[in-house]
Amino acid sequence: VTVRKEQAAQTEADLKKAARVVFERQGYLNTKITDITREAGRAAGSFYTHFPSKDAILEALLADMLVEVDESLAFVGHNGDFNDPEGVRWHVAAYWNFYRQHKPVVQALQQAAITSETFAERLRELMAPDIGHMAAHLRDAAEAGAVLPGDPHIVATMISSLLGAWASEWIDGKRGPDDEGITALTGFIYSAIHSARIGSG
Amino acid sequence: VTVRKEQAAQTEADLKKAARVVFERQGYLNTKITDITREAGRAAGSFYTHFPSKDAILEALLADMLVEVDESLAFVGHNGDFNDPEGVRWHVAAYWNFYRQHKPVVQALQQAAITSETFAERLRELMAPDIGHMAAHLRDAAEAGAVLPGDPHIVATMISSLLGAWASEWIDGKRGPDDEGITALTGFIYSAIHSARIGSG
DNA sequence: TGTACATCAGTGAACGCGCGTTCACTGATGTAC
DNA sequence: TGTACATCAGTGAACGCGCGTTCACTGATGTAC
Repeated sequence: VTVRKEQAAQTEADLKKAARVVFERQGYLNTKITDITREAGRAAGSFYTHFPSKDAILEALLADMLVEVDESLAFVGHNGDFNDPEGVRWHVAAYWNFYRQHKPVVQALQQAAITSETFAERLRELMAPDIGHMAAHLRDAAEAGAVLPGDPHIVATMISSLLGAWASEWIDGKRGPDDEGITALTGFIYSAIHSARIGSG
Repeated sequence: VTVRKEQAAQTEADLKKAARVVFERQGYLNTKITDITREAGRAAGSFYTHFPSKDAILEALLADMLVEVDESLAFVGHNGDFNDPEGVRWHVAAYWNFYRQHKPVVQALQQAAITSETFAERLRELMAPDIGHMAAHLRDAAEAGAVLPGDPHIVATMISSLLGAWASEWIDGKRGPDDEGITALTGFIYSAIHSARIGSG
């Protein structure tokens, strides 16, 4: 009870891999199911043995991504001091690397969110924990003397908006090495959340 | 030589108006040409008397918008001092109001930019002057003593990204009165472009 | 181990839906004399 | 001003393309005995 299932699993993996390639190349909305099967070197009908629709394969890629993220235990023992530029940089870099690593899926999700309320909701769910996480760091920083330009949760939401917009702007616009993009963004954000010098670091 | 042309112009105006309504309600990508004609109370074929395609009507709306913007002479005698929070606020508010006023067209353009490189380019062209404008103010502010977190043009680009992302986040997410959104954003940006106190205003 | 049958992943041509686009037709407006 | 013909915006049914989806078929793998 195994060769057959292994082969099927392989085909499914090939289709997912092809989907990532094609989504990255043409974008999710511009991708036809036959583009995926062609890229995978399979017949069109083969797709439906594994996924009922284009949305479904995106859901599968999303699930894979979330498993990977969980497994990487990304936040273990990180520097959460937002009064330290290094603490800010760590978080910027973490998001940046996440975006780079999962670009086809993240972009596909962003595109799907435009035409589908279901995926819009998924996207919000995906972002919410990170916003909460940063808001907590911001509150800590404020208690340690930083003067925020507004409510921590709102500031965290603005930072999240900026991260998303700027990472895609920099990476897709091929503006230069990641390092520079991260440094620029870190400087901007660190400065933004230190409105006045009272007693930071 | 006139009643006929007047009526045709009226129909064209009705179709444009209907397009704005429908784009706002369903989004550009989810809109069918018959959705526009139905909203305008016209037959499907009527659309093609005035526009060769859905893209063409968006181009027309875009052209109308640019004319309006030019006519409003938006930047006459404005406060361009970015060392003054009021100067920053003026620019944030200007973008915010622009977005509010032209929301259906701006959003349609953003959506069209996803599936069409032509519109992606249009969108960049639309934003470029504002970025240049802000970069100039930033340079002035830096000369007057502000310490920017990076190169003025890059900082201006980040501000532009943030404006776009945050205005749609706030307005579409119905988070509260515009005033609060503008204030939060102004505080964030003002703080971001004043990394250290050396000799500002 | 060998044979006969069952199951199933995969194939790709064919089907059919949705929607953009066309076009013969209408009736009103414009033009010529 | 009146009549006969031309033009044109608008109509909506019909057409046809593109693409998602199905399905009869194949050949390989699995199962029963």
